[in-house]
Amino acid sequence: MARPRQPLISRSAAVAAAIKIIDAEGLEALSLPRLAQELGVKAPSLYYHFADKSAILAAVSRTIIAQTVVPRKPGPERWPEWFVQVSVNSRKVILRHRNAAPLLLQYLPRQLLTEQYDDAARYLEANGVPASLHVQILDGLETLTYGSAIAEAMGPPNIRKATYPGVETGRYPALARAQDANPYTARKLFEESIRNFLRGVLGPADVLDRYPVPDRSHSLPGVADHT
Amino acid sequence: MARPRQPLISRSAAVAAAIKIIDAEGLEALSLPRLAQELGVKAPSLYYHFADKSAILAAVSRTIIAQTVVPRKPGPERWPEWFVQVSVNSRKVILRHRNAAPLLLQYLPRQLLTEQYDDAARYLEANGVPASLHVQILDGLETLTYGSAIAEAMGPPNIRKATYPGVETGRYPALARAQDANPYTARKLFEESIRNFLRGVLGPADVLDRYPVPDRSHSLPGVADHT
DNA sequence: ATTATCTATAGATCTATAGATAATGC
DNA sequence: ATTATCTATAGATCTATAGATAATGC
Repeated sequence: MARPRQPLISRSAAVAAAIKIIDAEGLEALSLPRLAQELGVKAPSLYYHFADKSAILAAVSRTIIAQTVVPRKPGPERWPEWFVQVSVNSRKVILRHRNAAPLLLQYLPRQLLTEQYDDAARYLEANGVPASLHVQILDGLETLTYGSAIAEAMGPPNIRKATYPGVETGRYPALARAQDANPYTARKLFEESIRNFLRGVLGPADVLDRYPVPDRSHSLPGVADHT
Repeated sequence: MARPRQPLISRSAAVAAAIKIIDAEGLEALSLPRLAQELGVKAPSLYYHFADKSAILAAVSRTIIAQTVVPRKPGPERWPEWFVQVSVNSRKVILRHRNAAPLLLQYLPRQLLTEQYDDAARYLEANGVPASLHVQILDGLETLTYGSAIAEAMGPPNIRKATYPGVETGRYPALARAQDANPYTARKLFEESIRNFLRGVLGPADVLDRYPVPDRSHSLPGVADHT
């Protein structure tokens, strides 16, 4: 077989196959021979469609990030929830392809993000958030989102799982108590972290100076308990 | 030369040399031949001191993490600052060896962390923080710390740097305004994120429902402006 | 006898290029 | 003539093992 009637390879099919391999077998399994095998072709044929391997990896990153669902912006009352949702959706996409996490860090399409950030900054402006807080908010959300996803994607250091090996009640009693009292799943825990962070940026600045506060009984979000 | 008068290799010297190579030339540069070269020996000699390459990498991770300075705990008034300091110090250590970041994720000594978490949970208990918040706090701080360090260590996606390529005032005006109005350096920005997060967990739960708040004029931490 | 190095090398990759080849479309 | 594959292979790694060798310590 030399030239086939129908092209055997397309960029999009190659990227999809690459993602499939990464998801199922990990980043290290993605070699050109392996990818070619998945497509039913020989490795050198890939060079007809991509300049080199890193072009494939970059396309994989872009394709994954593009899967993020950006919800439409709600009315003025509930704008913080838009940021919560965007963060939750970003995390979901990363975890769906957790083996690709290191790739995203290296090949993240900066321009895509820049546009999103400009849009977000405008949204903050429209809702009366002082410009001096914008970078704090955008950077903090990015950090929490990627940090959470990557930490979870890449494994070990993880206190989330209620039952995780090593926390025998005997040796680490305080941590065991903390895990017993934790009301959240990993997903919900992340969502709460985002809200907590936003509360911290937007709320009163002196909370840390006057803790413990008598009137706070770990209320759930939305259940107002302010004095 | 067969057996030398003095051993040429020690585990600690090998680990130190590995870290030096990673810092200067990146993770990929660390091969056994390269490490041996740095030590003035031949590659196979390393197998006398380490079972395999991953044993070296694990030792590198442990050595880096062990550099974290854990400050002694302050009096009851300023306990949140202890968490801020531990986070800041952790981030500093990771950024000092930024090329090793992916390694830390993979080889992080889980047991070391577990002990630290138990200690931290006890400290939270002692300061009247409800157990139901402990995992939220510990997990959130870990995520912010590793997320911030890794995002910064691994490059591109970074809105911190006040001047970064791509934000021409023309194309992204809102983002440019946000960067102009940002009062913080990257380090300080991280520190504030930690404080903001703690404020959010510990403060009133209804902040997000009643924003914008008239009496908040972006006060700096410590400058109380609560009603 | 044990310790700590060395030489030599097996064996397994992997990326990328050169050049052949056959199908297609002008 | 162009397109889209193939075969063959250069060239560069890298990890790990086998077995030789000489210094040291009992």
